[in-house]
Amino acid sequence: MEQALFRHFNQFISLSTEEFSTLIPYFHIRKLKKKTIFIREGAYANSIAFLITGSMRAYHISEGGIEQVTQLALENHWVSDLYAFLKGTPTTLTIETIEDTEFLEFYSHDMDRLYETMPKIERYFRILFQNAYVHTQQRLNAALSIPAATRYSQLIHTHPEIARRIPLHHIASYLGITPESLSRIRKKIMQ
Amino acid sequence: MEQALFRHFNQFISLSTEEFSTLIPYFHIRKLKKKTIFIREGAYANSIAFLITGSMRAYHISEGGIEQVTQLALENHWVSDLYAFLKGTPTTLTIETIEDTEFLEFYSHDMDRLYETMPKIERYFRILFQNAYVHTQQRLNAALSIPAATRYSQLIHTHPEIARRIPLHHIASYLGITPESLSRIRKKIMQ
DNA sequence: CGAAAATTTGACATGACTCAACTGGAGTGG
DNA sequence: CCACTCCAGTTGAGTCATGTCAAATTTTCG
Repeated sequence: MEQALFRHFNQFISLSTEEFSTLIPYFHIRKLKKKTIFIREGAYANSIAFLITGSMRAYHISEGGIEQVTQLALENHWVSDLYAFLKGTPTTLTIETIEDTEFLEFYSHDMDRLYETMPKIERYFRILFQNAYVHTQQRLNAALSIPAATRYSQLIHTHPEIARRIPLHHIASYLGITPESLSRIRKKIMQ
Repeated sequence: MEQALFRHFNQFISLSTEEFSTLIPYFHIRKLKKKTIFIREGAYANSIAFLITGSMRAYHISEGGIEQVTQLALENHWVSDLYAFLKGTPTTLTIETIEDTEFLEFYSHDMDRLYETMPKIERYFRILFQNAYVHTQQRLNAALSIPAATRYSQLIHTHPEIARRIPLHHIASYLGITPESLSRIRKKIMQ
């Protein structure tokens, strides 16, 4: 169960199995049925989720009242409002399962305590934040300079699992286009 | 001269004048003529710039060979490849003055030394990074869901100085549209 | 002043949106 | 297990936003 998390951490920082076992009590396993809200916009009690199985999406409601998907997460990835989590402000995102999902939850109020027990972990979160920043920056550049059809092709190429498991209207929202447009893009791609 | 920097820091962390004076030697004043490259893509020796007067832009070259502006900075703001700066990787951005510019340069290799002399400053950079992340996230959301005309209106409303001093083709690039489109948007706005 | 750069304009092509309708499949209650 | 409903996805028609290319105009600057 925690194997996945252990492997994940060791991609960024080197943890011994002893260190990892002191970490484990901070992560709380949870399960949610599909289409269930994990965190609702405006919530203060922040946590982040590391997915073991299943998938989630994070979204916010734009001025027009439209759901705008900002994150799509599958297993072995975090889903969170990272900014609210680190800053302690109320969440601006709603996070919801797409499939039945099993995940490890980590609460922000445990973070400071954990920093003292294991300083390494602070470095991990800094790296996590940096990567999120770069990823967002790349998505921004793509959104501003690459047509939606190309962005879709790139997405399904780099994340084939997303194409297989995430409903198209969520992918469309993530790409910033309408479901109709995505449908036409897919039609064109299949010649 | 350094007054501006002092005020800026105190927006995020509280510094005494004594603390600030130990900080000053780390900041190196420089001047560059307009349209001069400050940092070129691929450079390793990273630094970040706090503008005293003038303006700069950061951009990278997209696949199509087109300059894509990712940052526009006026006085009292930083301009940098923050990710490369903190991670120590080569820069992916080129940074260039738009106007004659006077700025304070801070080198990445001074950062660790400064962290020891003044732990507070680490907190400052973390906040800077968080704000950059949120700002990029907001730009992404806007790029995906708001038409260019509205984004332009919002930009000149929140940053009238940019509209006054930055050439339109750079603003167009920053908004992810062509200069021709921005010209037509401006025409329409003026009824 | 004259050259180069920035901005605008025109004509046309394309990408993406909206609204409406249709199709097919998954989920639900009896 | 079936009939029904609901939702996801597709399709069509028309419109709007933005891009491309070419050229004219204005501004900047040596």
